[in-house]
Amino acid sequence: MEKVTVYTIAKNLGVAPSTVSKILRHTGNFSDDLRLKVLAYIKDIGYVPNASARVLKSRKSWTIGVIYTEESKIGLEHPLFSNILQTFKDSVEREGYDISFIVRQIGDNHMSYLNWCKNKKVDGVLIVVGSPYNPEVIELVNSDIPCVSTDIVKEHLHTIISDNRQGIELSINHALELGKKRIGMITGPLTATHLLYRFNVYKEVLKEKNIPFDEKIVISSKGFGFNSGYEAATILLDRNEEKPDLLLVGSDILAFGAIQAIVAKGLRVPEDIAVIGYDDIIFASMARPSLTTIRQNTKEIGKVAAEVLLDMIENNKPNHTAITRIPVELIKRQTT
Amino acid sequence: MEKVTVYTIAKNLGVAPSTVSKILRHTGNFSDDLRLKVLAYIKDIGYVPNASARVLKSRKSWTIGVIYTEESKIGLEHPLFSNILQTFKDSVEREGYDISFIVRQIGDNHMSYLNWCKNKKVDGVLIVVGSPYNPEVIELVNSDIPCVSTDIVKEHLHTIISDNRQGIELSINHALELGKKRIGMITGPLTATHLLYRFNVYKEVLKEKNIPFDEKIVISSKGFGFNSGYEAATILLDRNEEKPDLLLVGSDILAFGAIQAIVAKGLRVPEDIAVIGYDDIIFASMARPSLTTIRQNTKEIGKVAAEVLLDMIENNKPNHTAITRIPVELIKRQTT
DNA sequence: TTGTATGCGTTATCAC
DNA sequence: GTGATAACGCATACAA
Repeated sequence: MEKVTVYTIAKNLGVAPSTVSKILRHTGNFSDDLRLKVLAYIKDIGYVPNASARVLKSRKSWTIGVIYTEESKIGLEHPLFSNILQTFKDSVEREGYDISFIVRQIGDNHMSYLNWCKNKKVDGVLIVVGSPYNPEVIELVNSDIPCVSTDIVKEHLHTIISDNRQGIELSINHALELGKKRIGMITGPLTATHLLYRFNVYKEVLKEKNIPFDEKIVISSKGFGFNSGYEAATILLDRNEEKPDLLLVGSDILAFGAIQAIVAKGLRVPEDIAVIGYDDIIFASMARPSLTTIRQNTKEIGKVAAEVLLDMIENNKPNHTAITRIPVELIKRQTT
Repeated sequence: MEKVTVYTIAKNLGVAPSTVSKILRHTGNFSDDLRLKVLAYIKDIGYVPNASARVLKSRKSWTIGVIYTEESKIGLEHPLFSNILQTFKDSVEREGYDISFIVRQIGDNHMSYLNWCKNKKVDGVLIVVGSPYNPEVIELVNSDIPCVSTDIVKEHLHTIISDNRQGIELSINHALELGKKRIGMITGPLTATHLLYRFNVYKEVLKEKNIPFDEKIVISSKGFGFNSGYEAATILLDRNEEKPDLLLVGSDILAFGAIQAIVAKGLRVPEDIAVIGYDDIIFASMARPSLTTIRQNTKEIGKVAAEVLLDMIENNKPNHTAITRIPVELIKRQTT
């Protein structure tokens, strides 16, 4: 099987290579005769264009880089992020773009995010999981490569993220409707910007509702896992005579840990302490008691992120500070 | 900022472009003086090589294609597959390879898996989720592009997969130790080769142990989700006077559905019916009752798959029929 | 509407 | 040890 290029085709058909190229790229006008003849021959001979040559010449790679895992290594293992990436991938695919994971190891020497992107000539970048303080992320965002994020909020970055204010408001309103008076909170680590944001909103909404803020029923977990939730809830319960009657928890996973801790103290969910999670991962509906939670619309986040990024790429828009908030939804289940 | 290429470097340093290239690729011998001088200058001027040009010339892309989602669209959303991919990615990264999702849409026209791979000149392919009957998968596996799979078993394909015989044996032995006599099974859809395999092993092991096979306590679920498990268990329970006292279930997710169905019938888990799942997804330990299950070693699967594929790539080994089985582990929890 | 010439940035090959 | 040169496959400006 000979390697077949535009040249082969051109020669065998008695036309010029450029003609073949133009027909393939739908650029320029050609007689239907010629076009069909070339297309038919290409299919017949099994010609496949060479992406490298094309990228080299045209400076466009039709590839989007994805930052998906940092030091934390949660990346692919967190269902929330996987879901967002899946929708994003489907959306950009439809426009002809591929997805490639950004890596900082080429052979045995380290390569920065930005250099990797330059090396691969990616057209844009999606930051699904990243640290806003990582110098390499900063460098990338400040470059002229279009970036969007579905995670971190930063200067010069367009972020597509859940409407976390709405999430907290929905939670607190639901709690009040249930007649709950002592609404506590277990946040995740406050180093995560969106968790800090939610905590601040929590305090603001309490103030608006004239509910006193009591720091004794608020705690920040050490990590993001089940055990962190268990641990945080245990500490919180131990230090309170007058326990909270409802807990807002930073994620569903943490919430499951907290529920176990509550049960371990001999208290009932939701009778003694109700629990509202965040995310609506698939297990929220499967667990018993099933978890009342704030559903993040991962499909919409992925889809909008794709739209924003492709718009930047195709219309040459530079990186800019922006936040697009995607509405969330309160899903009432058995824990409230 | 001028674009800087090997040519620029060569000119400014008074050497030949080929020399620069060779120093960068650690190929050929050079005086330490020259090498250090070139390396220093490259760092100084901020040179980033162009991957396309390199691929074009050298015919090696340092990229591995991943088939991760087919019609089913489960792909990224299934934690088992995500975990395998994560480890695989980490392993190949360390050797300098990137991961790129294989896509069949380039611009507005469809492209087969094989053509995509040729187009991108990928060095190898990992099939994380695929159908063994898909003509495009078959075409790819029969090509000279190295492939491994962590999912499907096929001619001409090296598959790295859990030791499912061991998994079934461990489950049944555990059941017998618990004094269970009527061991039923809820398999997933038997169109999945590994699920069919497990079902066959189940029958074999029963025979070895002289336990009669009763098709009334065996059922195949319609799908892979929680509801499929619920539905299958309900049907199974409804049609039996003498109910099973233990159920082997094809996956943890299905098992959770089955447990709900059992409870809905007013039966207790594990007292009336014990349940053993498969996979050990993270929720297995979080649920109440926590799920006894067969843990698949996703890290090992991903790691071995990387080793096998890189060996094929780097030593020019063609596709071949093979199965590497990774040991599983019985995790005893509250459902038994 | 079609063809010609050139270059994208790198590396393989051969020569010195 | 180091350099000159061609070629990888395609797309573009320009010419016809």
